[in-house]
Amino acid sequence: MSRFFGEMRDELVKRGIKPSHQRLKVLEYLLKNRIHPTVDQIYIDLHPEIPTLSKSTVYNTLNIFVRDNLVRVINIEDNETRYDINTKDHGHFKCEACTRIFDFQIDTGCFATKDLEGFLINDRNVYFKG
Amino acid sequence: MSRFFGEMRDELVKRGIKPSHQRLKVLEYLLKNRIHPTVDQIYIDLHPEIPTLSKSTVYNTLNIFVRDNLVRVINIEDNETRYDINTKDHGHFKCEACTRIFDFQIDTGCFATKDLEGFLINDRNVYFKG
DNA sequence: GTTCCTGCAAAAGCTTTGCAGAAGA
DNA sequence: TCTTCTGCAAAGCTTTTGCAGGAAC
Repeated sequence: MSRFFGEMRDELVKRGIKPSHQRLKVLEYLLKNRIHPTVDQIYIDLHPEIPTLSKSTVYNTLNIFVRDNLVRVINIEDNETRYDINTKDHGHFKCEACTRIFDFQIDTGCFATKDLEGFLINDRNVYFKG
Repeated sequence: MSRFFGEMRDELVKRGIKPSHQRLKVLEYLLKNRIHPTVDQIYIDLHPEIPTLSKSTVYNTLNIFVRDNLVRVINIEDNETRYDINTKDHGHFKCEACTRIFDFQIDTGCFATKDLEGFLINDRNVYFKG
């Protein structure tokens, strides 16, 4: 077992998530493929390697990761939920020509948020299309 | 027919949309209820007034409005597509306590978009939760 | 041995599609 | 009359749920 897998295992254990083989594989996939994949993409790509894998498990795993703040959900288009393991504040840009999604740096603190005084903001999302 | 309906009718005709009764009612609903409704909410609220209305028609109508830039889609949560008739640049804040969605002013030009040089940005979306 | 996880199948929700009849120009 | 729209029903997708078997500790 590589050092990489050891670190991922620790990361899961730290959050109280049992480091099963499937979960480690999904986590590895997210870390190595920064493409904001859908459940389907993950399933299709991991299936050859883990033939018994089922989509329920992918859904299950991602929901656990989201609940424990390991990954974020991106809802740019309806009917496609994407997942992103970069939990730092950043924006997403969807290129409508190539359909890929790029990350870009933003400073979400620069908003004039006077309208929101008195609210606690837990989650900031920014995306552009073009 | 009130002046209000006349203006809405003109607005649709201007965009090449036939001003049917159902479409005018959906448009009126969106203009008078700035609550970023889902298809279901619109259907439930209009159904008493138009008993024969079907959800397909609501979907149909909204898809036409979106295509012709009369309304925007808001995807804050998965599994709920919301519609907003305010096409000016603004942000959305979802209060997770009361589930309502508020508008707030933003200047989306203030982003450091150096990462996106060379791209034409057609659509800017910002939402916060908390 | 006990607990938790996986994977299949079925169910649930939301959205789209096909088509016949109706309405409008 | 001819075109376009509506509304019902059915289909299509994505996601969730229930449950039996299995793996891990």
